[in-house]
Amino acid sequence: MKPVHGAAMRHNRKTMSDPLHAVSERFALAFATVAGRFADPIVRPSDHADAQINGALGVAKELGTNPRQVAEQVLEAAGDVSDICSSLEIAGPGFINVTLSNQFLSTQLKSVMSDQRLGVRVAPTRIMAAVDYSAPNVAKEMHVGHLRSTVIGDSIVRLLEFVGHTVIRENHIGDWGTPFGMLIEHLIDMGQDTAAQELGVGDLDNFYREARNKFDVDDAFKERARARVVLLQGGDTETLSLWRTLVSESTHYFNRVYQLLDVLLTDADIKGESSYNSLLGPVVERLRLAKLLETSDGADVVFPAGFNNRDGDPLPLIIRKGDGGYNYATSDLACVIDRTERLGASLLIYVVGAPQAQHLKMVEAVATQAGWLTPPAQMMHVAFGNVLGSDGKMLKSRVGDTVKLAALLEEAVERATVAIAQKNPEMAVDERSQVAHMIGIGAVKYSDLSTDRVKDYVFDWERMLSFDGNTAPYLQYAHARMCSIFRRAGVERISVRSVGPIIFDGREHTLAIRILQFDSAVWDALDKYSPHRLCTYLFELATDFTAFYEHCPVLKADTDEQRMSRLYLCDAAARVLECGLNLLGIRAPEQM
RNA sequence: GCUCACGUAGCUCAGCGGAUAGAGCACUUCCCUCCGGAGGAAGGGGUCGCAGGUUCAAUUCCUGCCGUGGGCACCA
Repeated sequence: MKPVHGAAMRHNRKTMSDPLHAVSERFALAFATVAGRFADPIVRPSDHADAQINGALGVAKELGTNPRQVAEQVLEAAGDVSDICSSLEIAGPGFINVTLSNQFLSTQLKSVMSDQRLGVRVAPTRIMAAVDYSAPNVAKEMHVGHLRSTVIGDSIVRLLEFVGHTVIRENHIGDWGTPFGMLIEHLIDMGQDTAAQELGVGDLDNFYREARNKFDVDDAFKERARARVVLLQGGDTETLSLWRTLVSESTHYFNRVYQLLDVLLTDADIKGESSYNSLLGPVVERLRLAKLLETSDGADVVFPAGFNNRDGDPLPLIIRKGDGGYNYATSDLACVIDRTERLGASLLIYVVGAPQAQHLKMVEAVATQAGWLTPPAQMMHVAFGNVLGSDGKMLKSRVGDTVKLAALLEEAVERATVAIAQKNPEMAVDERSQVAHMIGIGAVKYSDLSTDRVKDYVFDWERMLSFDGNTAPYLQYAHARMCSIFRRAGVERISVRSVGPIIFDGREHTLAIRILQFDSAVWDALDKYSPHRLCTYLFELATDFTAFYEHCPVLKADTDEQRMSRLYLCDAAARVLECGLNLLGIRAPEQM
């Protein structure tokens, strides 16, 4: 799967609010003049200034001259840039250190913050994207693997929608296949009502384990289960009714978890494997007509180029098994057809664990060969790693079982409740429970989102619920403080928005630049489907705010003008922080 | 065996071809009756897995090796 190219996802950089881009634009012509061709000024954040321009070094090499000399020529060619830069210095081997003009930042802030979108650009070409995420299995407990898919997928959905794309959420639940024979027979043994009860309260693992156990030790049961699969696939009315009981009880349970987790998924987003049944036959037929289908060891397969098995022989994607049954490759291909041809989606995102990489590549290869996936339509595997315990191994409960997602989320809320009761005992009990939910769930989601998704991450209650460091509670706390100032001041937040900020202090300056970089941060996260990049930005924003708050008195400012200006910065920072957290699927309480 | 990821401070993690590689926690020293102390300042701590290569410049790109984990024909 190739990275996203083309106009659909890129944006016209001319409207970027990031001040570094203004610098880049302003110096582009000067670099072209000096270099005699287009040359990227290469503007980057810097430890030594607001930004550094690195382009002179490369140009000097090309011209065979001294980089510092090139830098001087560039400065000369750029002419008067005092409207955006208050200082320009050549440093080191030929860097140009840039300090942005306070006046410029002030003007930019006022313009950007008057926008409901806080400067975040809309995609120039709006596309339709199908995001495949969460995907729990019917009659099976949700675990931390589903947590990652659900949380990351949900954030990507929010990001895509925020920039104007149309998103179809696809919850590809596992509601079909051979295990349903044993599950239905177990349901019959238990009695529908009892079984519904057990599934309804979320004891899915127990139900599944019992069914599995009987299947393994009881030959008669095994035989019934096999016969039941045939009935199910044959569309037997009574069997389908029993099957529907399993599905609906499970989905009720999933919905409870989704509600607790505060994600966008609803019943309307469920697109179970069973819903593709009628499309599986046509997949085979179309592959046959396209002359891609071959028979190998009794199975109908396609051999996409470039895939080998452990013996070095071509590796097939099995479309139809030797016993005539279909498997998940068939179903995934049916999904591609459905999403591209029926829904008209041009971006197919799969928020699925990293181990599925090869399978998805093979599906993509076959779908492309068959002509079901033609550019600019593309598949994108948003892969993620495992959740580990503090021992560095896959997260397990004390007993060694997989951790139930529902139990984990409840524990998060409980822990947050304790923390808030300790730190803010005055808060009313009902408000406390609401806030505890936002903090606890936010902490879990943020700990999942804030590191590079492709890596494994270590699950650690204490760290994720800490109010220090790169955590959700720290960001939420920063937001609550921003809001708190307005209550203290007795000023409506909206009322400060008509004034313009006056940037003077260094901390105000730094904070203003950070706020203006929200657009860059959102697009950066979206370009790489990496919410953690947005997390890093929000953490820096909160850090910059804290420094500002510490050193720049707001309510006790020297003048009314300065007080209003600083309130303006508080409001702007709060708006960006709340919006950013929202794009991660995390709530930002006004008090905590 | 082939293949795909990952390897950065004691721990957990950022890091966009650019200057002296950052953050939080932990540790050491110090400060402050301050708009929410759920503070602030300073400090110690690194052969960026190893070795080559490309480049004016490599933690970043390329190749090889080492280590860890995953995948490699009818489970999904």
